Amino acid sequence: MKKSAAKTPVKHKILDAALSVIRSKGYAATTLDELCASAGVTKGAFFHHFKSKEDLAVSAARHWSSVTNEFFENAPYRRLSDPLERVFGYVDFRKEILRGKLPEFTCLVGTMVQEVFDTNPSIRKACQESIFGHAAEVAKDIQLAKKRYAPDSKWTAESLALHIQAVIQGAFILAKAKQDADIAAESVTHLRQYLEFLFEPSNLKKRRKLKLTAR
Amino acid sequence: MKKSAAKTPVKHKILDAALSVIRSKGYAATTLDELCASAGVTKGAFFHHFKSKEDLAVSAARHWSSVTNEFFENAPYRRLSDPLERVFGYVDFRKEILRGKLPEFTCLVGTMVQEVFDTNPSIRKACQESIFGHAAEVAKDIQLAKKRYAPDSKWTAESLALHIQAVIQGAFILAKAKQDADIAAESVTHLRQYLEFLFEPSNLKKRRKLKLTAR
DNA sequence: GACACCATACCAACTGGTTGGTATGGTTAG
DNA sequence: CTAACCATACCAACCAGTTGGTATGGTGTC
Repeated sequence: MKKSAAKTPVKHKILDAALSVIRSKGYAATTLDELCASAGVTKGAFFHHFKSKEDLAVSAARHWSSVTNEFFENAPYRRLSDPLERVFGYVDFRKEILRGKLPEFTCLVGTMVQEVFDTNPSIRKACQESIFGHAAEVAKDIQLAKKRYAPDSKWTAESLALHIQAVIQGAFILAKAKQDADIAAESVTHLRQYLEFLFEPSNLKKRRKLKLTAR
Repeated sequence: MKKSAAKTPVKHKILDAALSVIRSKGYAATTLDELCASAGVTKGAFFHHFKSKEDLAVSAARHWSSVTNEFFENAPYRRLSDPLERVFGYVDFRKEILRGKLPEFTCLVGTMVQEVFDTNPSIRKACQESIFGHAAEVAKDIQLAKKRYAPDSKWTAESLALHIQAVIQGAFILAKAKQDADIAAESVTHLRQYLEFLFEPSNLKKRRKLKLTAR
């Protein structure tokens, strides 16, 4: 019948399985046998698409980037017209998605980079590009918001965007340690408070509740 | 001449080696052979003192707690008499110690918990106790500072102390990804700014430069 | 004080299972 | 036919943990 519809390509299945397995067990503890089993694929298929475990990790990090990019691009807050509202929308959205089991909402590259930063340069670099690439996207809105609402502030949009990522990554660690997503949400709440201070130091009550103004 | 001086006990050497090796390679990727070599100890000696690799990890987490507790208890900022100054002193101190190579200043338990949170309950718990125990110490000063300077604020000392830990842990991740300690320092600077807002929203310029008032 | 006795500390070689990776052969689409 | 794709069987290196044994020092007994 149809040519390329219906069945997920094997490579894609392996990458999706990698996101899930590595996020729960870590990179080093993930065995290729288990990964292949989880993807419903044989080892021969795996090594047809990836030349090594390291190659898989690099590909998984890039796959993670494209999955998350698409996820955030299509998130509802993206429709807001005001850049500052998009910034707050982003933070609120990050808080909202802290639901379900931990490996489902924590960050692949944040997990992996802790294991490999000192031992595997190529994976480390892929993780760096993923984290900093995402931060750069957030920084765009922050930059616009800053220009409009806090043009004289000393902090840079890049630095604030990275701080936001740091809080989120750190919140994941607390959540993993306590096995509790709520502790992560609390940290994001503090982060939001900080943003409110930065953008509206004198009049922060007003901006507390932002609404989605669709379109 | 003296009886028990001079030589470090083997168990202690293994634990110290564990702090260093695990922080650079992660828990799963650390082999006992390598660990023993790094400690200058044989495998037999290792298994005399620890019943398994897991047992080592739990002991290492506790060892980490006592090492860091002592480290922060003796830090200069602890001598400040005002609790709020100790809080800022703590944050500034955390920024100051971001020096040297990454495995030398990053957190053992923050690294380990990412690998084991979903697969090894006993190590996870030991990491939790280490992180949350440290946060509880910081929370004491925050609580005192809050009572004195911001008694009507809605946030709790515990929640703020945990947020501080989240920022620091997240900053480590960014630093590892970029292989650059400065990026972590920038995040801690944002954190400090947040604390200034929380404790002195209207008059933040004044408190910018705190000095050590010895004794 | 000398000897038997024993516990703790440590060592080097070994083992059985696991792991990342390979060799080879079959199947399907163009 | 050819080349991409995938399955099965297999391997050498590696790893956590074991084994059997030695070194050292403390304690009780006579």
